[in-house]
Amino acid sequence: MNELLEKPDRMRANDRQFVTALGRGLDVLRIFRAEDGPLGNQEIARRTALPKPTISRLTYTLTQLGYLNYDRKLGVYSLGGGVLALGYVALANLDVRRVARPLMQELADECGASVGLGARDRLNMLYVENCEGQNIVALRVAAGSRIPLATSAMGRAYLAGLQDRERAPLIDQILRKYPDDKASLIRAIEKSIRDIEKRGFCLGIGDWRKDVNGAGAPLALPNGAGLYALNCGGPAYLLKAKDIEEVYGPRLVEITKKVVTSIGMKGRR
Amino acid sequence: MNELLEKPDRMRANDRQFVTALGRGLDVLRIFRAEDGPLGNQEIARRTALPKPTISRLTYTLTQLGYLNYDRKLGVYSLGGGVLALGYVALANLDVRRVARPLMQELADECGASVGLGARDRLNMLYVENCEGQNIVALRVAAGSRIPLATSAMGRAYLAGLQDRERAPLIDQILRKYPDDKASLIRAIEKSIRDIEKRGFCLGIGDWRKDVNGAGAPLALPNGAGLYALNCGGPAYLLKAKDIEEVYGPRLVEITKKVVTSIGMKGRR
DNA sequence: ACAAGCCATTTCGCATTGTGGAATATGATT
DNA sequence: AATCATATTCCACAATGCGAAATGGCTTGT
Repeated sequence: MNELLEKPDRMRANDRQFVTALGRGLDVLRIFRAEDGPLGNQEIARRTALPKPTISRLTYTLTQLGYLNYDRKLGVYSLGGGVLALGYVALANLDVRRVARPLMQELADECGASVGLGARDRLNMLYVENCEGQNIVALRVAAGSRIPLATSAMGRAYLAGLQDRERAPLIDQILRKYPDDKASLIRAIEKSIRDIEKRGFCLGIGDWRKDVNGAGAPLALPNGAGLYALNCGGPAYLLKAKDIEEVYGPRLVEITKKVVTSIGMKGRR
Repeated sequence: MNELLEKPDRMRANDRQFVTALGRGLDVLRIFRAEDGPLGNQEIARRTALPKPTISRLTYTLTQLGYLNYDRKLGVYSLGGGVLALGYVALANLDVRRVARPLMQELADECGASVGLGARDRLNMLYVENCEGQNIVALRVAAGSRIPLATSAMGRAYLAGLQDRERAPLIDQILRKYPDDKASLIRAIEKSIRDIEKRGFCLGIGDWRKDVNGAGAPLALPNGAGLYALNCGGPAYLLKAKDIEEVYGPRLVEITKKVVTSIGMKGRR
């Protein structure tokens, strides 16, 4: 339960560029999870592993700015309107969704698979859209849910879509988090990078879960609007590796191309 | 265009409790609007009115933490996965929506009005849910859009739902923002407070827009889960003041009661 | 109702840390 | 290749956030 946040402050000690107070304040917002209700100062201090007075000041600031609601009676905080407002803006900026949605649904219907669009959040991919075909029984992933960056086709496609300079530190973090699987992780990631160079998509055959097969493709939006990734997956008995290589993968790539040109058009003035 | 952020730093100079760096960092996230694409460091500096080196450090920090995406080629930033993740959590915590939705829709259908649920963001009410009846032609407000706190029934209902101690500073801000309408604003707010003490709802007769009538009711969730507000409104020729007082207003109050008990139930362990 | 205990907040000196002007590095454009 | 515009680094400065301990406010138990 006591999930400490991922980066100890001392790792940043020599980074004169990093604004600690900002990072800590955002950590306070992050420790609010979907499943739990309002949190007290104490619980926040415990979860962030920060001293109580520091938490007091951060929660005070966040409350002033409307990112936290404070209930004086109970002494508990909940996420405030400011966070909602930011979230709505972030969603509105996701033009991708509107454009990609119909294409994704089409593929999902045709293949009876599940087609998702994700953005990265730390070492996870965050689903921002998901279309399901008819045949899908298992595999319920709703917008807002997460899958791991390193061991899913979508995540590795995202990694492959990055420039070396952005990818390297992420891989460092991954290896630090899963030191035991170092060799196999590196191998899988490098294979995905090669696959995507060659064919535009990578495979996930039982990587995320043993009984789930899928493909992933990076989706780099024009005009610096960010990097996303598509996936297409389903139960292993429905999606054979061969089908993925010959059908689903290439179809994913087609979708990325259509989306990119479609959004590129709109960017023109 | 050059919309400076609302609180000059010097107003906080004597507030030893306020964490400036955190506030500034969040201001950087806030200046991203739904309509504009990725922004460069320069544009961010201009909009926040902060010196460039400060912006560099803040954007660096936010990028490190995944709240901003950086496109090295174009030198522009866009809101990143971290903001999305926060937004999804904030939305998931909005159990209110799920509970209130059917009740709101029912009222909207019966009355041919528009029934909204909002949370406060600074000096605005932010729609988090909106149900429209059949007859509604005008009045398109989608989730994520805003209406002013001081001059809308929903906003004044929210104000009336606050404790004095939280309300006072908000009213200060409002009056500072609209110094010319000071007297009428105070009068309207005080009337709303009295109305809500007496009947549980307040009126908005052509306040927000001249041709729109409506009612508002505060919705204080149990267990410190925050304060929200409902409204019910429509074109003035459809919703007469008398109907609002006798039908729509009381119906809004019923909804708030049902929602509160329904959520209160679930809170029990 | 009263007292006791428990949290949360505040106080304070200290030193970490963010600040901003000027200079430099970067990189895009002609 | 040179120039321009932009972003980053440098540095001294001091503002400001830090944490141990004390105060204050609140609920809980009798």
